[in-house]
Amino acid sequence: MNLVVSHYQKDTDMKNLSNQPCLIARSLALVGDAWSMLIMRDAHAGLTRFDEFRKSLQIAPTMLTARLSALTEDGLLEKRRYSERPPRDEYVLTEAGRDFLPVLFAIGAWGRKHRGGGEVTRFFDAETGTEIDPVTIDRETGAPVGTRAIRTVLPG
Amino acid sequence: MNLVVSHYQKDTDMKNLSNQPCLIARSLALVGDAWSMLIMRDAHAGLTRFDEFRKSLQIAPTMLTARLSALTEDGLLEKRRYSERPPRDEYVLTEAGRDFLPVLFAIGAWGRKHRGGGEVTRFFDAETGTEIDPVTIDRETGAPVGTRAIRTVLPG
DNA sequence: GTGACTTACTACTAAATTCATAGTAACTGA
DNA sequence: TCAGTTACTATGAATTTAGTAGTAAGTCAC
Repeated sequence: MNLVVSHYQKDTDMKNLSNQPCLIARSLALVGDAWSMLIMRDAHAGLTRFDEFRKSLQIAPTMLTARLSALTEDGLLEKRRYSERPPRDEYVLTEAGRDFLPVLFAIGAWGRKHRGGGEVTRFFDAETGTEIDPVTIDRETGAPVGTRAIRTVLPG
Repeated sequence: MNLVVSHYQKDTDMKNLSNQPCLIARSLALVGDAWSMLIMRDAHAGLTRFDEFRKSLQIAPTMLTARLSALTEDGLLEKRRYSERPPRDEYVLTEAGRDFLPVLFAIGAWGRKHRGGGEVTRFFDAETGTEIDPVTIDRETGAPVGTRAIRTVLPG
């Protein structure tokens, strides 16, 4: 499908999702694979270094290099030098990367409902101590997505 | 990564995300690739038939067969016979599949903010006519995800 | 200052997946 | 009977992914 990996390839790929009118497709062009999503998850969990990601995900280093480069290129992560000698870089979330958290929580919420059970990682509000129960609503009406009829308008 | 495609493979894959404590990883085991997500998007848009998906996505039929089977196997779609002769099946969303809509909207919302511009498909509330602006909040506190500190609790 | 260790990779090959095209099965409708 | 429709399967090439090993540029312990 050629969604990720090489920037060069992406720019020249005719079938690229990045130019589609559907914003879901455009987004998936950047993060439409499990590794990228899991890297984003781990980045939100506070991991920043190559080896942290590699150990957490048990991902082949070639894959990790490719994904980190792509996510950096696409503006979800930023490569930052944290040591001049030896030269060492870390990958930190950009604003766009931080804004990705709701997606991860929406996915997690679906998983809790439909793939829950057994031992699961849970998230709590640090202030109130209550478990976080993510719902995606329409800011305007306040209605949870999926509870009301939607009209789709194509461009052009 | 062996996330999808063959059920057999998934069950025997040691590295399978399905058994992880992280619900995000578990979910991604089922829908952690762009094709699956786009099929879900199209299913929500009302597509049900093999050829509708194939034409909409320009996906190779082998891929489509594999993805539809996996999504059906995993309970997001249901295969339903709509004609006895000739034998014809269609794929309709299950409850789990319908519950996936918030994920798609969360992804779309991210895309609108960070990959918007140009001609984009838009969604409106059919009743109020206002454009849908999805926000993922914590049901308990009402706070948008990402605006408050979170405590992660690992199992065990 | 030598040897063990760390970190962030790259090289390389094998395995698996994906893509694209063509073809098939079971019909319908003219 | 013959083109057309729908839902696929077969096949082989191209691409991607995985896994292991190795490298570069240091630090630290003694």
